[in-house]
Amino acid sequence: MSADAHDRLMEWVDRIASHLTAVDGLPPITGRVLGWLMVCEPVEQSAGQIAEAIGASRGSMTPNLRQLTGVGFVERINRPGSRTTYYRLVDNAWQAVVEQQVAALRSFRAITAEGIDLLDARSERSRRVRQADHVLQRLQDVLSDVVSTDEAEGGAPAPAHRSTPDSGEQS
Amino acid sequence: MSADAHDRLMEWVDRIASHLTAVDGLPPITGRVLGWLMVCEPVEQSAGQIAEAIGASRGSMTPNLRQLTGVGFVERINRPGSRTTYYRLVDNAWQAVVEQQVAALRSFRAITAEGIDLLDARSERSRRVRQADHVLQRLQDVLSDVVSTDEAEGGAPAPAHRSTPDSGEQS
DNA sequence: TGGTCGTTTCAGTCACTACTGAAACTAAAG
DNA sequence: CTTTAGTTTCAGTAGTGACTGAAACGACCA
Repeated sequence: MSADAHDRLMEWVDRIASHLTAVDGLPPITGRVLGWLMVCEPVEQSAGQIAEAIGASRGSMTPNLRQLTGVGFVERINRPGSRTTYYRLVDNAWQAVVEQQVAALRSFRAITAEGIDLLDARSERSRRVRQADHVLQRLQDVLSDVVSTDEAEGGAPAPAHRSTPDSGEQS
Repeated sequence: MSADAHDRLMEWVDRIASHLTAVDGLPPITGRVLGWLMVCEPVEQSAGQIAEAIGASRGSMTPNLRQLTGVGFVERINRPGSRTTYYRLVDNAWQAVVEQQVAALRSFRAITAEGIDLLDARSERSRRVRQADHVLQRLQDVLSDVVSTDEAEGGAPAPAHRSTPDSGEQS
């Protein structure tokens, strides 16, 4: 790979990390690890390799990789006869995120349900809570649906499918 | 209202705030303001009233209410002939959140699209990025759908609907 | 059983963000 | 024009969380 291509790739990793930091409140390094694991070669990488690739200390790998494996984004691979443990993106990584969203929605709705029970059903403030609960329920339903249909189709998009997001495509 | 009922309500507000803090990374007071505006009586509340209700300083109301109005969750009401400005939950508050999610998804997909262009289409790492893009696209689609169908039906749920989430679960 | 490679733990540092409380500001009312 | 109710600004503070670097640990190899 040319040095130029490598630079562009690392720039991309940084862009993904920035997005995750801004939108999901992920720590910077966690985002970089994630971005790197999406495009690294080979797929399996040791903690040391990752640290060097993204320019972070080795010590910071432990908590970050722990969190990423904790949420089901990354998996550990321990080859017998080797002392290094490798990490790789799990096959349907992003689906795991959706599953977590569904779980969060469920626990949220548990709270709204309590609120509805707490208030007089024909009061106006009950309506406010019900309106929230309604949207949350819709979200829970459609996200559950995304998870199940996605794992039904194996999660793999068409092999040679050209990228065509509905919004304009760029350089 | 009995003091007991009031206590239960404030406890509920705190529970909602805790959830939003834990899951969405919202600051504690922002969550409490939000929870309070969901169940307060009357709907319109001045900054001072809110501060007193949730036990926060008046100074902290400004940044919090500014952010909540910024994301379309809360609206200001300025009655002429009165120096107090009132705040209230907008009518389809939670829908605005979904719209923001859709926007975030769109910008995320812009990045994954760049990544796909950056990599050899038949490489394995390209597949990883495409897999991510695929899930993000699904999410974007279904969430857009939630927004449009919800505003089509006016956003108001059935008036006397009993709360029964599919499973009771909490943190 | 040492030797070495790799990861983990841990204490310290740094930056950042949220919140408070007082003072400044604005606008209605007398 | 002064008074007064209310909000906003601002500086200061406390608390939190992330990252680093060094030391401890554990496991494979000779």
